[in-house]
Amino acid sequence: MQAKTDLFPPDLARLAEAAKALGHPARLAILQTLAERGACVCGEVVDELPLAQATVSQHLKALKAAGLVRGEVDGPRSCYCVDGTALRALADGLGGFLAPLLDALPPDDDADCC
Amino acid sequence: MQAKTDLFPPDLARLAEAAKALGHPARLAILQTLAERGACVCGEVVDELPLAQATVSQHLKALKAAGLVRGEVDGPRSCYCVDGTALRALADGLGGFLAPLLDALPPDDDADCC
DNA sequence: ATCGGTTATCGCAGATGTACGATATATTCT
DNA sequence: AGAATATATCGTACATCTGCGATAACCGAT
Repeated sequence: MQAKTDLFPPDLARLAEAAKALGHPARLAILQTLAERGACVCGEVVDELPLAQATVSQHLKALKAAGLVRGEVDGPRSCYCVDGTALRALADGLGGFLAPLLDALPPDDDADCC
Repeated sequence: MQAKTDLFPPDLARLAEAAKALGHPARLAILQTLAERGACVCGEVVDELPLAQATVSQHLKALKAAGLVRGEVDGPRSCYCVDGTALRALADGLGGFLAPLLDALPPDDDADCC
């Protein structure tokens, strides 16, 4: 199927894209690891995860494609780090999406809907 | 492939699951529609989206499986509404995940990482 | 130039997601 | 009962994701 993502408002499409990047525990773990280590570590990420090197590389590629992570070639090894700006933008985007929804909801009850 | 989601901390797995539910523009649009209409509308969601009825029903099912939406059968039509508690929990979960990452980052610069 | 270590990419396989038409189901109305 | 409407599910087709081994590409050191 062709991705019908262009039939939706571009902001929704973008947000969905970013959410999809968070949609796998390995990628969440990668982000945590990169952030914990202060800056960018390379293949140590592989050691942190219960996945093969090839698989981790793919997840890193996905995060890079989503813009959440930047990678630089540093000699024989590669160097990844969280893109703070992008991560902040993502947090803002999610907040900007979710907050109005929560506001629009009945303030107190969560019991019945109909 | 078996989903290796059980090789990761359960909180990461749960958050990834929720993020995946937001990982499609149609589902974001559905959430918006349901929230806008105050409470629960049924097949009006189908009219709002550029998708076939069967496809919308599937997305609704996915949102229901993720716990973000509740559905009740109301006579000949079905009635969906956003689960405010679950949505708040999701917002908190995302915030709780992203905030520490942002804190751990170098506060100002977003230039280089290595 | 070659070796050794690190990372990216390829190719494959199985699973899951996306979308739709067709069909089943359920409920109201006549 | 039967028709009409609304929704869910089934079956299908294709796309994408996930994971891994194997291999290529790259770079520093010997």
